[in-house]
Amino acid sequence: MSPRPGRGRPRLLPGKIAANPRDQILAAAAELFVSRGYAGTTTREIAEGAGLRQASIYYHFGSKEEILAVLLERSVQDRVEQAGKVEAGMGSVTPDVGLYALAVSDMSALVAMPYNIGMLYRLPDVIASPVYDRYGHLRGDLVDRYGRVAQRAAEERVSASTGEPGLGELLVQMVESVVSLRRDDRVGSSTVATIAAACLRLCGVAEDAIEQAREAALSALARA
Amino acid sequence: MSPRPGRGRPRLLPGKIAANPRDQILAAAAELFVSRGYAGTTTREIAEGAGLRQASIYYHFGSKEEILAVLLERSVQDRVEQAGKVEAGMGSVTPDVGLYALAVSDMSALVAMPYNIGMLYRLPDVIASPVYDRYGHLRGDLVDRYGRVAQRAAEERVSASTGEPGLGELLVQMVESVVSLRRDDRVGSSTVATIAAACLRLCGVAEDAIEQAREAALSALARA
DNA sequence: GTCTATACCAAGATAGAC
DNA sequence: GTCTATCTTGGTATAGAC
Repeated sequence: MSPRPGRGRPRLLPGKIAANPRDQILAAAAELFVSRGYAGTTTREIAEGAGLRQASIYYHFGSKEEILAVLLERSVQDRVEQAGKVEAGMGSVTPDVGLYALAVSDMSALVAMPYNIGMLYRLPDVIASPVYDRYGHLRGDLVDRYGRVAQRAAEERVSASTGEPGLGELLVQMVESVVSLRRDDRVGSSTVATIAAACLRLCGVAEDAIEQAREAALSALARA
Repeated sequence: MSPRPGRGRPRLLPGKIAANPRDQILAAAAELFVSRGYAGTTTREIAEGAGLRQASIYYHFGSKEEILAVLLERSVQDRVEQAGKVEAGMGSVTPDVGLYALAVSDMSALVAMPYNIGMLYRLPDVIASPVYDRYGHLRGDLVDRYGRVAQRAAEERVSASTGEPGLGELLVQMVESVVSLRRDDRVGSSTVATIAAACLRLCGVAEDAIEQAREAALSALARA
């Protein structure tokens, strides 16, 4: 684990020695897990994607599960961090604007992740995996955060008529749908805007207010 | 394939000889595919769930993939059929009511499916499988149908500001989120109502109109 | 640090007895 | 119709050379 130049037997295919091999493995694994599932992906395929041999993976990771654990951890942390920053930078702002900003920044995090690994949270074999236990509660925190912001933004009649699942769940589902949509074509800022607006509509926010929230949130995010 | 009573060697575990073995296998497979993924499920586990031996599965199905194909086909067809019935029975009804009814009946189909197999459409290893090709377009038809109904129900400003993904995609995502929520706790009629109302809100329908659509749709569905 | 070679095991599927 | 037994393949992971 001491990557000094010139060390070790040369790779068979010296194609992509650019980035460090650990990240190459993670990137290849992410792409494959998302497109074929965790159990459906073999370490040989990961190795091929990373440009080295199957056994060489085990110099960088102890097991296939460990690769998954690192990917999971990275992706939740990105989202939680983003959400924290937004909440901190939105102290004096209306709830509408706060929710819009939260949704946009969360989706940005999701969309910015290489190979759509936000999708990992929808894979049953990932969720069933013991490594998921260590990171699943972080997603729960995110749901709570959405719930709190939405509670303040929502029209009274909406929050009254929304039982279980709570608004938080519903909104996270809505936001996470970007990962499914990303399958088809690239997700642009207009898609993000559409979904963010949909989040406010879910809370019963009026069209005019949505438009205002959009403007305010985007400029606030630009400053942050 | 000629199931006559008294034929064949007796099972080791005569626990569940009630239903026919083919359905037992399908049920066990559905449960496992959904909870552990397709690739993550072994034929031995399916056999155990169905109360027979691994090799015996191959008397009823040609391969593991064939089991998946049957499950996929069943689940889409259920949804499409339901949607067709609703559209037929809603000729003289407002778009709001039509959309509410479509969402409710579609979710009912999803929720009624044993072991939540509507979830299969979210599994990457299923989507990547060659058998998916034969049934994926049916889900596309469903998206189109939602799109058409929503177009008529939606407030003008909403349809104008909704680009890609279209309203159809968005609504199907919303509706299909019941399968994810079903993981946590049981999905009751109030959950379905909450999500159906959310669909109308997504289209910019006002609260009063949503309430009216709910009443009208439920009584119309009760008649059908 | 990456390779080749291989141990070891579990998977899907088949053959033939009962 | 279901069983036991087994074939074949392909998986993860390790050992040791380079």
